[in-house]
Amino acid sequence: MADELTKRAVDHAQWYNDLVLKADLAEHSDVRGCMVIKPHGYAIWERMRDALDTMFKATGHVNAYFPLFIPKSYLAKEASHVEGFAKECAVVTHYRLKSDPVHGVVVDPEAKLEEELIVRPTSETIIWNTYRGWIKSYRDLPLLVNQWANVVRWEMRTRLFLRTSEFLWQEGHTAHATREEAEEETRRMLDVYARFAEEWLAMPVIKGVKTASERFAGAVDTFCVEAMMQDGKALQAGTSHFLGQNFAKAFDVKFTNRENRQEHVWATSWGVSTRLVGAMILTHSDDHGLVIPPKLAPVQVAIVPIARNAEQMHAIAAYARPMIEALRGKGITVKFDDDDTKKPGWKFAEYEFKGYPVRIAIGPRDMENGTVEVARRDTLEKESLQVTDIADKVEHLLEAIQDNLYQKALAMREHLTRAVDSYAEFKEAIEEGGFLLAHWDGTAETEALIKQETKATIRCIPLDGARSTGTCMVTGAPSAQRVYFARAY
RNA sequence: CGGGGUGUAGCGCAGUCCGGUUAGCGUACCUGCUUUGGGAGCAGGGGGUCGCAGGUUCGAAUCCUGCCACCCCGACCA
Repeated sequence: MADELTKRAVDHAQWYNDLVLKADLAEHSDVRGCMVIKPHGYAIWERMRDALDTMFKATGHVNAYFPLFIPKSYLAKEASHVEGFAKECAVVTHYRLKSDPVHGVVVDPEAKLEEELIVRPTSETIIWNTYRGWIKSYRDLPLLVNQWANVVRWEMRTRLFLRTSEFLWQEGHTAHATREEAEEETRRMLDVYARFAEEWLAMPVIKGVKTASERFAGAVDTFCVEAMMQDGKALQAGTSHFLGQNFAKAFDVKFTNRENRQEHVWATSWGVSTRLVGAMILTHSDDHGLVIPPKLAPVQVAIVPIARNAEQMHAIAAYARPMIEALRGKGITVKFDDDDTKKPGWKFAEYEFKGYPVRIAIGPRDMENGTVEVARRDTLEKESLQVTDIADKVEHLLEAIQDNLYQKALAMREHLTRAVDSYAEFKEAIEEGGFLLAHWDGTAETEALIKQETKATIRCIPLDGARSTGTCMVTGAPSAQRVYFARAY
């Protein structure tokens, strides 16, 4: 049984890896644990980035940029923070090379840095060190800043998009005058992430709070959005941290309040990364390849002409032109693929693999009948439609696909979510994957025992939904509510 | 760092046990002709430090020694 599971897990990893490569999203770099994001994959990330950026600005945030390098002493200032990241930091120790008769080029030992620099694994420390100079009065608050950046975490085992040594993300870092205001901000940004996941990624998420053992290093509370992938494993899709006054105290960031008293400021931080591209892949893909929700598709409609010669290609281009203009007039992105070095059948397969939401084929037969053939990626259905009002129909079709993908993902998650009451039942059910709702006594010991015995972790303590009390499935101690367990990426 | 495995054309592999013509297959790439409504067919062509360094031998992808890299399992992964 265990062997089978391992094998299946490996096969699924292989399937995912092949999909990312074949859909032309990314590839492994020669640099250890790093990823090259290819144009198609990057275009999807850009769509995510633009949508998120708009949502951040609508909630009053502005963008800024902070250094890549963090002096080691900064990282050390918040005790639990450095402890959490110490094991996965890339460290810069020298600033110069020199030529060497034997080895070609070597690090110049004369050029050793007095203090090592850490390549940021996250930017709390360098940002709070900077905030000390920015915040003096209650009038400087709240400070609502976001940064789009790359970070480096030296992971032992990497997977394209899901866990790589370097990744792209955004990190919001806010400062507030009161605890209440900071807590409110933490929850506000969690809601932004949940809304983004559902409206753009077409991926339902569970909003919740992490247990102490899964909490961000340096946070008072870590909130998260958790999603369920098709293979039954959970994926943390975004986090929003209430940092209390931990970083303000570590970096001595104080402000003078209205009563002329000095106080430490209250902080939050929140982030999502290119991991969301992985979430999209694992949520919607099928046996025919990638499926991209229309709102995230770099190109929403691919048009494939079927022509025997250049003359026919020109005729089809002329036939398609009014339709293309009408589609673009509605803000729909269109690619007319007149590449004559690829055959129509090859293009059909290619666009399907790459996840284009809608494909339109036009051949001589269509020109005679005044039609086009419209195919949707989510259901693979094809139909012949009159060319005259095609733009309206495609517009509605894209909305229908976006909605259908969400409904399918929601149904999949519901199917993979169930409540269990006994630990024996839990151990059996966890082998099938999915979310298990179970009672837990709230102790780290029980949590660790379950993790060790089943590889399942508490994904979150949910914020929404009905609560009912019960008793812990392991120890029988009282429990205030069920929590979400799963094996996770 | 421990256990297992793999390095041969851009990619995927055979050949290695048992040394022996000019190192091969699939795919991709290039050329020509025929094709084009779901990944075309035929013919021809280009592309190799066989991971690296030593050694044994008349002769090494193949045997021996050392090294390097990568993959899988474990440890690690807010």
